[in-house]
Amino acid sequence: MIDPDFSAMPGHLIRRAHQLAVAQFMEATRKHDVTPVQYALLAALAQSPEDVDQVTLAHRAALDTSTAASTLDRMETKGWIERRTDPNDRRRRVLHITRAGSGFIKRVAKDVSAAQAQILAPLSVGERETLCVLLSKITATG
Amino acid sequence: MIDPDFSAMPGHLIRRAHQLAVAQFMEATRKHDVTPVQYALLAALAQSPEDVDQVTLAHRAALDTSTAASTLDRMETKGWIERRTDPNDRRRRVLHITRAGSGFIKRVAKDVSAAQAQILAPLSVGERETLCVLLSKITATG
DNA sequence: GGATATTAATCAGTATACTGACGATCAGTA
DNA sequence: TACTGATCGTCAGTATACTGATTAATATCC
Repeated sequence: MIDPDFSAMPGHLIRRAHQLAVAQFMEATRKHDVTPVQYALLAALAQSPEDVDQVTLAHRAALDTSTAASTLDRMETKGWIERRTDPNDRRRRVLHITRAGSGFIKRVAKDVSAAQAQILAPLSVGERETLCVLLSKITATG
Repeated sequence: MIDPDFSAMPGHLIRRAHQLAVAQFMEATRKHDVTPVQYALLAALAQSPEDVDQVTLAHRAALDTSTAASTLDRMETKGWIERRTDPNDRRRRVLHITRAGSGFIKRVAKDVSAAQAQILAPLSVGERETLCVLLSKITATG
């Protein structure tokens, strides 16, 4: 096979890594009907002590507000979160995690961890740390 | 900000790296109206000496056939490729790069290279090599 | 040569992921 | 208080990216 030197193109390698990471997440959480982005938003919300609006939560999960809004729609349908208009600022929609959402995140946490470990499985322990450090460096600006 | 330990979740880091890589590609090739996947397919096709069908090309560019088909639709509309039914196997649609497609790929190559370099810009030369090696390792199985 | 299996492509459905435009709301000011 | 600017959310549009079902054509086995 003639390879157009994809191995030297970090953009292509990152895209493939992303595909694989998503596939492994979906496989590990197959019985839970959740996606990586839904989990990221739910985890970010669970860790937010005060009232959070969509813009803030989207930023914490590294998403634009449009994508966050449509994903939060689905999460609201599943009963994991509630959205209430802030009476002090009627532009804001304050997000709350429900009891069902809290229970769900506890149930999937182990499978999510397993998926993360599986992504790094081909690497040595030192390499795993190195990869995370390098990825943190290139994403630090964005 | 309370961070749900995203820094230790390779899946999340990879997703962010992918977002950033796509954004930098789009910025670097802004005047050309092309996406990373379209470029990957066009580059893979340009390097294919013989007749290639969609399944083979999709595999080389690390895509499923559905995604490849819809992307190739757009590329055909732009005049970069042509699709002809293989008379020897009428299931196959043989792909050809057009003169316009060849010219286009020459014009964007420099900007694509610049985008790839920009992704790795925060890293030292050694780290760049290391990152590509580690990403290659974790994507080797998929 | 006929049933079976395989393969190439498409289609429907779902979920990101972005830009740019828009309406509603709020904050600050002249 | 009318004006200005900023902010929150939504919507339309475009482009991945996948699964699973389906159709058409080919290959294989008995």
